[in-house]
Formats: sequence, C-alpha cells, structure tokens
Amino acid sequence: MLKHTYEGQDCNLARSLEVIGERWTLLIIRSALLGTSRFDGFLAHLDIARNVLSSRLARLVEQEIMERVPYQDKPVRYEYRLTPVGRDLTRAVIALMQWGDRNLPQELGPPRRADHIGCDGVVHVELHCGSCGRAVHDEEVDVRRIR
Amino acid sequence: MLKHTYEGQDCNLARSLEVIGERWTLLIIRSALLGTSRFDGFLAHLDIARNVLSSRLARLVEQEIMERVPYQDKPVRYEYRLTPVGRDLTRAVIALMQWGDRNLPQELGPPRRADHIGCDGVVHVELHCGSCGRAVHDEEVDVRRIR
DNA sequence: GGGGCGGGTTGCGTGAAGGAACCCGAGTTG
DNA sequence: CAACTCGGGTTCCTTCACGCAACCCGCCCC
Repeated sequence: MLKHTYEGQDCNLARSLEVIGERWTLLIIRSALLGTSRFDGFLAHLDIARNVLSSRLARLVEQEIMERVPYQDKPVRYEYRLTPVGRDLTRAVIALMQWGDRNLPQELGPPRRADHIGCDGVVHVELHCGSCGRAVHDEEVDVRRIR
Repeated sequence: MLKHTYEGQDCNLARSLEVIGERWTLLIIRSALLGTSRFDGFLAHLDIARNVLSSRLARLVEQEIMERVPYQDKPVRYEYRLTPVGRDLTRAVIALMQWGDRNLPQELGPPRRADHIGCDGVVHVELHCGSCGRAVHDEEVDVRRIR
C-alpha cells in the first residue's frame, strides 16, 4: 500500500482498509486468532519477510489492534496478543475466508472450518436485520450515505 | 501488493486476498455495490489513478467477480457489473465497514449505513451456528484445519 | 476542424515489499 | 571461556507496483 490513505472516501470501509488493508496484515490477524502470538510463530506460519512483519506488528500495536506484552525477563521477550478491537475482526476474517470457500473452490474442499465451540456446528456469517430480526439476503441490503 | 501470491497458506483467507486484497479492489467493489458501473464513475468516486483502475477492473473481470458489458455501440462503450460472485462479497464488505464504525469512531458517527430494503431496519453482520441455530460470539468460534 | 466525452494506454519517478546479512542479550554446550 | 543457539529484531540493497501526467482513439456536435 503506497500512501495507505484513502482520503475523502467518507466511508468506514476505506478507514478500515487504511488500518488492516495492507498486504499481510489480515493474515497476521488470522494467525493470531488461531493462537499464534510470537514473532517466530508468525514467521513460521506466514513466509513473510522479517522487516515487513516487524513493521506490521508495530502498526497493529499502534492502532491498538494488538498489544505487545512481555512473557519473560532475562532476556526480556515479548508476545503479541489481539485486543478486543482485534478480536472484533473475527466476523470479517471468517466472511472473507468463507467467500473464498464458496467462490474459489479447490478439489479436496476448504482447508479450514469455523466450528462452534461446545456445539461443534459450523459457524457461518449472516446478515441480520436489527428491526425485523430476520436473516437478510445480499440483494435486500441498501448501503446508503446518511451524512 | 507486491507478488500478490500468498503461497502455501492452506487457507482460503489467503486465496481470497490474492484476488480482492490488492489496494483499491475492495473499494471498487463497494462502489459497484452502491451502483457505480462505469469507468468514469469509479474515477469520480475513488480518486484512483486511471491505469490502476484499469488493471484492477481487468483482474476483476478475469476472476469473474465483475463482467464487462457493452451498453451502447457507435462508439462501443462498456460498463462493469458485479457477477453473483462479486455480490457475494456483500457480507465481507459490510463486516469490514461496520468494524470501522465500531472501532474507528468519528465525531458525527458513521457516514454510511446498511438498511434492510422494505423494512428499513439496520442490517448487521452476525456469526450463526448451522447446527444449534443460535447467534455465536467471537470467542465461541474455533477456526481449525480440517485437511 | 475544433472541442468534448468515454474509455482507456504509455512512460516515468518513488516508495514499499522482498531477501539476506547482521546484531544483541542470555542461556547452554564442550 | 569460546562457540553456538534462540528469540526478536534492524540495516541495506534490489525490484516492482503505485501515482501522476500526458497522450490516444472513435465518435458526436457545432
């Protein structure tokens, strides 16, 4: 992302993408949701350059999407944990992953599944209406400017 | 996005991001969801460079997320329309937009809202369990490798 | 024949991504 | 006590995608 600003967009999609739309960022967050927390862990899962990982983690900490906490002294070492703001990306990450499952199919089927802990059903992402309480189809949504 | 391949990730989030994770791509799709369909329309809404828009649209057409259809001859002119695959990104786009609404607040509140056509309630994105049928919290989800 | 419109392509400069090498403090092995 | 390893980075260099401006082309209108 060159300038990583999408000025004048008047849309929070653009503001979100300024923060988490850089290359690798969402994959780092996915790895963190799956339990990775240490620098070397991300390196092992992601095949990302160390300097790039370093700058992404710094940016995520700065944005309070992750926090850097020491897990030992002598020598002091840090790990990276998602904050509630970061964990709030779960829906978006699963939505993108399942879009890939549906529309970029592979032989063998999708490699990962989102399970409901305790009940073991499969979790999927739905649009819901806050007023009538029903599930909503893609075509029934109108995203409109309100300001 | 430099190489725009995230090889060996074994995760459809990575495969999705290869297709729609480039800078501007998701904003183009959002504009298309909002009704924009012509080259100049995207230029006007997005403040994107013409060559970049051109290459993004070409890639989206190649991936069958959009289609390029003539809307007049003499001279022949084309517009770009979302395919069902593209419209299936609605959930993901709204999820990211509403993450911004919740976590990157601005004075004045969010600039756009997703309304349920006909009922006029506000649409939001939820995780739902396919087995027990209930809404699921972020912490109740376990994304696990199944292959 | 000059201008405008829609829809692009070409060429150039720059800054972010990729890769490899290096660094540092502390523990561990021989 | 030197050499090595491990976690967690930083520095440096190269390359390639982005941003910008200029140009192009077919067709219409005046």
